[in-house]
Amino acid sequence: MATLKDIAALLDLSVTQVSRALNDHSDVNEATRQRVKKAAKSLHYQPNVSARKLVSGRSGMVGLVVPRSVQLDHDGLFLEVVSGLSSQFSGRGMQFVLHIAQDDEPVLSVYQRLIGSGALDGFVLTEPLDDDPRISFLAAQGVPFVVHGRTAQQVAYPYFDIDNHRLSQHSTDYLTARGHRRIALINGVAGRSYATARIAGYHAGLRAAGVQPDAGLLCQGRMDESLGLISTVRLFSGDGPFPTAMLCGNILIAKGVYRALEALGLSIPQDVSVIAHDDHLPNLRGSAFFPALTVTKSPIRDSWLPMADFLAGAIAGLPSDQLQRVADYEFIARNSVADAPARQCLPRR
Amino acid sequence: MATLKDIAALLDLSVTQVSRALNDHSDVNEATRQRVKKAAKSLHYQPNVSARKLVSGRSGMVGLVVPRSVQLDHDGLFLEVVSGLSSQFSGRGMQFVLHIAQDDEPVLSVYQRLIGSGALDGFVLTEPLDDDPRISFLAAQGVPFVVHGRTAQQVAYPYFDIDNHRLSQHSTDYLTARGHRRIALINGVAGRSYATARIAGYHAGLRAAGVQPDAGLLCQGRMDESLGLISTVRLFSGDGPFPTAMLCGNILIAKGVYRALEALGLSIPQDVSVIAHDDHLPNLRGSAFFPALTVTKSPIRDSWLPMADFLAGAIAGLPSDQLQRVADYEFIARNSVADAPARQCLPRR
DNA sequence: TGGGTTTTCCGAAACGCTTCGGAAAGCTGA
DNA sequence: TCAGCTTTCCGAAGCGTTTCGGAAAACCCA
Repeated sequence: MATLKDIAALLDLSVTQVSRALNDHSDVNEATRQRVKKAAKSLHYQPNVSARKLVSGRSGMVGLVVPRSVQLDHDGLFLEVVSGLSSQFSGRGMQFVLHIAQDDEPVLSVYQRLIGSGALDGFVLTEPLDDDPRISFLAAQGVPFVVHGRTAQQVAYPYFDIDNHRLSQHSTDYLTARGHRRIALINGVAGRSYATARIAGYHAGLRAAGVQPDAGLLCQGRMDESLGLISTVRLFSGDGPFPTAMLCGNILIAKGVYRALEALGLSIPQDVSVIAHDDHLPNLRGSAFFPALTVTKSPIRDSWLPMADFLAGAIAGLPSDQLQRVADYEFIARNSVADAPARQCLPRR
Repeated sequence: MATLKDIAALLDLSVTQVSRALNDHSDVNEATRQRVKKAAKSLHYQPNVSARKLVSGRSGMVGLVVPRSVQLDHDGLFLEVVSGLSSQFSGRGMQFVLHIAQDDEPVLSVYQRLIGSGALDGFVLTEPLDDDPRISFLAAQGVPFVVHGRTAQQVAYPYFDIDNHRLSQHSTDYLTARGHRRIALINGVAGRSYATARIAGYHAGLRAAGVQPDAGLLCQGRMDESLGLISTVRLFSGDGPFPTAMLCGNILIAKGVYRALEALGLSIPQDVSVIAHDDHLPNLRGSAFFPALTVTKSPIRDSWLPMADFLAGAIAGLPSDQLQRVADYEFIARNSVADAPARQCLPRR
């Protein structure tokens, strides 16, 4: 591989000038800069990241650490995350790298190791917990990172999030305004900050309508089709009273709910109204449901650009408060919601 | 982060000796070595990979490059690959890293870039094509790599593979010995070397039994459940003659085949015999089928250890011919195969 | 006693890059 | 003409590591 020295020798310049020319410093003649860049191209010059890292402290690599144990990818979400981030970072001349952590090593010490060896400049964190030890740890270490989501923790850090509280309350309000009182929430995994925020919004919405939240109407778990399926069956077993509306954490859950309701002989929206949150993943569209699904939509794909910006900013030393955004969502009313039925609908047995 | 210099200063030694002590060189006193190692531990010393890379030419990082476009993971296979490799490499003190390549950049230039910048020491290649340009390219560049599978290309390179030809012929023989003459093969994506090898084995098996291969009995595509489903339906449409046995590229395909045959009112094994190849993925077991599935089994999980060994060996400069293995498989006869039916079985319409 | 060997250590150079602190050359205006 | 400025360049140091080529000290056997 060609080095700066090779270019310098070829052009009879100093290594210094070549470096400065390539990095667009001010004190190099425009003609010289052109000559250097041309020579660099013709020699297929690529800066050696290790050498650069050694002196500048930056390797240009950032990473995502996921424990081996987590069940990735049933809905293509994980792939969306990885490829979206990868794309954004490579557009900034950075390398995005995925690290699978072994289950026998505590995840914090993985971060420790990755930082200590100087391999990575920063991290992307996804699916934060309510009080996430990774956030405390990395913040305490002064390591740059960006979170997809946010927590109530005291430390300031860069994040990108959607307003889970508000959108959850919005959907709840929409239902209570149509007379619904028994509204189920099929939520994500308990303890994730987004799940907690959605519960809070849902409760706020209920109370605003004078409804006392019922813990029996709250279902939690991995947000996949089977959660929707199983939760629905459970909610409609026993003697009732049964829910008249269901709030789903994502489209996949809604899919399970639709299937279960059909199997139970209940119709949407006459018997039961359904709303979901829509991350707008490619092959999961609420509009393709029958009846078409009412959603709060906010494309997860829109996260990766700001996420990459924020992490790059954090690495560059920008203060965290300039690296935070709560994105908007869109409420899309379709056909899966109707007024609450006048009388209790019973599932077929 | 502590450096060698810090340890040297603390112990009143030279940086040289500290380095040699830590790397277990011969010419350092045992007592000194212990002192150094203890000091290193107490200072949380971690060698700086960039500095090491700069002088040694090794970064200790290897990677897998996958184009963003490929449809990963419906059966957990991709995750198995990544986590298996990750585990093996980290056990060797190496970093395994996943790089998602953007679709707008030719994959070879991604390798080029990754090598040129000196970030990665070597690569893992999966799913090779019959004549894979990546193999030619990397071999020509002298970059270390290991292939999961192998091709008929002239260049020598490290690989780990199973004997796809032989196992495919084995299954075919097993069926012809039971009187089957019309045997369908539901194979992987055309052009992949494993798929080609299996076709060859299947043809060899047929010819050994005096059967002329029929292109109409060969189905190709992504090895998922829907391929099995769709292929079966297609094979049993029209006027026949219909196959009496089906060879499936993996368990997922077999699942689709089972579903389709049931829907068509055909019973296994009375009407149609089924054999599959079994990669032994955790939640896809042939024994859980009804009737239990006859398979050629070779756990894909057994690949990662030799793969990592071979790549490490290639980086260390071992000759390729010592870094090649073709693993064994096991033929497990269960209940999904019977003698060919005396007369044609018709699908229900 | 002395030459040779072994053991244990160290200084210096090198990897490729960035950056600090000049410095040469040309220009300005008084 | 000269002080002062701008433009354009360069040498050298340094990032943290490994390794080459000694070298001091201790030990060996004749």
